[in-house]
Amino acid sequence: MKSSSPTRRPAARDALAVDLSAVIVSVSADQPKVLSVSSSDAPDALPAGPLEVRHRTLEGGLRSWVEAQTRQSLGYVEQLYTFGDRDRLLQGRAEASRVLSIGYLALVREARHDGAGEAEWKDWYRYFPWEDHRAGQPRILDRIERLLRRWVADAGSREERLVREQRLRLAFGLRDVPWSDERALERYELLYETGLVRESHRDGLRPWAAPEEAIEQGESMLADHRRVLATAISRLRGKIKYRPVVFELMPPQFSFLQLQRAVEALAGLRLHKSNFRRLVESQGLVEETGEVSGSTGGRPARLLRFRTDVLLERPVPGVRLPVARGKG
Amino acid sequence: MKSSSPTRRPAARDALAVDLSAVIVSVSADQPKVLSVSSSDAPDALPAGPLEVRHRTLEGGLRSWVEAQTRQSLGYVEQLYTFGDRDRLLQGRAEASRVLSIGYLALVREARHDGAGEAEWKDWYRYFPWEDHRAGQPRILDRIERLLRRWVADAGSREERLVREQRLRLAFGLRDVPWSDERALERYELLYETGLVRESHRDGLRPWAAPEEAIEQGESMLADHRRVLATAISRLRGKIKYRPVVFELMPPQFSFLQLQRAVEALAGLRLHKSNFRRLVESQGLVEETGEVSGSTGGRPARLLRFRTDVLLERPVPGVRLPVARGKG
DNA sequence: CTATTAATACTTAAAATGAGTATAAGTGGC
DNA sequence: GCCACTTATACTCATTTTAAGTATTAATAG
Repeated sequence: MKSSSPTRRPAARDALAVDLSAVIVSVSADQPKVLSVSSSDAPDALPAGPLEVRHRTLEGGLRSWVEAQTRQSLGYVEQLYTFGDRDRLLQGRAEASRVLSIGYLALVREARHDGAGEAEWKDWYRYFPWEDHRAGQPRILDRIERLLRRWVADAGSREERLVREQRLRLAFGLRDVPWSDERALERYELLYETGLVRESHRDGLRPWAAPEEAIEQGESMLADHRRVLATAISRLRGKIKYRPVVFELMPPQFSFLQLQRAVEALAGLRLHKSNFRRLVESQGLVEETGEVSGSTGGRPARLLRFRTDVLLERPVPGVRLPVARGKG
Repeated sequence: MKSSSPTRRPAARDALAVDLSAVIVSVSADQPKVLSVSSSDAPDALPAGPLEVRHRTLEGGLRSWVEAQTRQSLGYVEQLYTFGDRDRLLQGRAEASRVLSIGYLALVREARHDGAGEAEWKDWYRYFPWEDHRAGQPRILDRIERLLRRWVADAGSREERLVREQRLRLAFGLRDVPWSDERALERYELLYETGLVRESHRDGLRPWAAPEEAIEQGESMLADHRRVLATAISRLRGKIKYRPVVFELMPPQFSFLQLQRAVEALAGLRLHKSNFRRLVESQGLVEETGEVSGSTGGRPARLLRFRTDVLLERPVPGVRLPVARGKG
C-alpha cells in the first residue's frame, strides 16, 4: 500500500525476499513441543519457506509451506512479528540484499509423528532450559546469574552499572522481583547481547562474554530461529492468561489436571490446584462430557470438553478499566 | 534467515516491495489524535514510505520516513502487524506484483503543529465516530445496528444467521454482552465485510450492502490505512490496561484528572474518578512534583510525574496465573 | 485391606473492586 | 468579603476475587 503522492517516495528499492516461518506448538506428555526441522549437519530450524506469487495471503503461504515440509496441517495461526534488520544472517544467500522473515505462531492438537520429512517434535525447553521452573529453579540459572552479575560489575560507569543491574533483576526475577514467565524473550535477548548464547559468537558480535563462556545447555538454532521461538513462547505465555487458547492444544476430552498440566508446561510454572480449578470452573469455559478418565493411578477424573460456543457467547475474561456507570 | 537445505525451497520469488507505515498517536485537549497526511484531492493517508537499502533496521527506516514526511520525531514505537495479502490495493503501482506493509504504532508527547508538509493531527474519531462512547452511545450506532440486524436476517441458512448474530452481538456489545473498547478492529472488519464502509465498494468487493447504504460518518482513508488505524486503536486500548504506556502521551507534569481524560480519550469510555485515582496511586506509577496546576476553574490539582524508574524497578501489573508457592 | 494417588469439596483471611459520600481549596461575580 | 460554582482529594462500605489451605472421596497396586 502507501501509494500516496509520488513526490514523497523515492523509487529506490532493493532486492527483497520474504520468508514465512512458523513456530508450531503442541503439548504432549505434559511437555510443550515445537515442530522443528533437523538434519545431522545443520542446527535445528523452524519450518519455513519464501513467500511466493502463488500465495494469495501470507497466512496461506505459511500453511502451504508447513504442510509441504511437515505434513502437519495447522489450526490456530497468528502472526507474531516481522524480523528484518539488514544485518540478519544471510548464510549462503547471495541472491537478496535483505531477507525479511514473518514469524507465525501456530497451535496444533496432537504431536503426531508422521515420519514425514525431517520434521520432529522437540521439547521447547531443549532450547531454553532456564525457562522451565516446574520443578523449582533450574540449576543452570545459578551459572547464568553468576555470569550476568559479573557483566553488571564490568559496566563502564556507575550509571551503566545500575541500568544493567535493573535489567538483570527484571529479566531474571532477582531480589524482590518475582520470576515472570512472559519475559522469555527479554531473557534470551539479554543472553544474546552479552554473548552467553552461542549465536552471538556465530553472528560475529564481539559481545561481552568470551566464546567459551557461552552456556552449553540450551541448543542453538539456525539463523535467528531461537529468537523467533522465544518470541512465540513469550507471546503464548501472555496470551493463555487472557484468551482461551490452551484449548487449541488439548484433545477433545481432558481432565482438570490434564488441562492444568498443559498450562504448566507452557508457562514453565507449577500452579495451585484448587485455585486453578475454581478459575476454570467459574469462567464457564468447559463442560463435563459425562465420561470419566480411564484411571491414571488414582481416582478417575471427570472428563471435560471446551465449550466452543463461549467464543461466540461473550467476550473472554480480560482486565478491566474502572468504567463509570451512572455517576462517575 | 531460513537458509536451510535448498531442496526444500524452490527459488521462485516475485517482485516485492515493502512499505513501512506509521500510526502516530498523541492526545491533546482530551482528544486522541493521529498524524495523517492529507491533500485536497486524495483521501487521508498514514505517513509511510518504502523500505530501502539504506535502512539498517525496519524501525529505523520507519523513523526516517516519518521524520522526512512530518518533521515529527518518534519516541515509543512498536511494530503492529504486517499486511500483505496479494489482493491488497495497488492503486497506481505497476512496479511490484505485491506490496507488503509493515504497520507501526508510535506514541508521541505533544501534538505540535509545525506547518511541515501536509501532515496534520486529526482526531481519530473522525475516522471511527462509533468508537467514542465518552458521552454515551454515539447516535450513529443506532443506524449501524439497524443495518447489521438486517444483514443478520438476510443470512442464507439458520446456522449462518446464528453465526452472524453472535458476531454482531460480540463486536458491538448487544444484549447482555458489554461494549468492549478493544474490539475496534473487529468492528471495522465487520463493517468492511458487509459493505457499510465506503472502502469495501471502492475495493470492488460486492459486499452485502449497496454502495449508497455505506455510512457517511467516518472518513475513509487511502488503501487499507483505516484498517491499520483500527489495528492500532485496538492494540493501544488493550495495552494501556497492562503496560504503563499512557505516560508516553502525557506532558512531563499532569494532574490525575488530565491523566484520566487521556485514558478516557483513548478508550472512548468514561471512567470512575475515585477508583481510577486509587488504581493509579496504588500502583505507584506516579509521584507528586510538589507543584500545583494553574487553576482550570476549581481547586488546583497537585501535579504528578511518571516515575520512570518503575519501569526498571518491578514488572508492571498484569494478569496473574494462580502460581503455587510451597504446597501446590 | 491398606498405602498411595488423584479428584473433588470446603474454609478462611486478605485484597481488590465498584459505587458512593463528604470535605477542602480554589475562582469569578457582586 | 461572601456566595455560587468547580475541581480536587479523602474516606467509607459492601461485594467479589484471590491465595492458600484443609478435608473427604474414589480409585489402584500390592
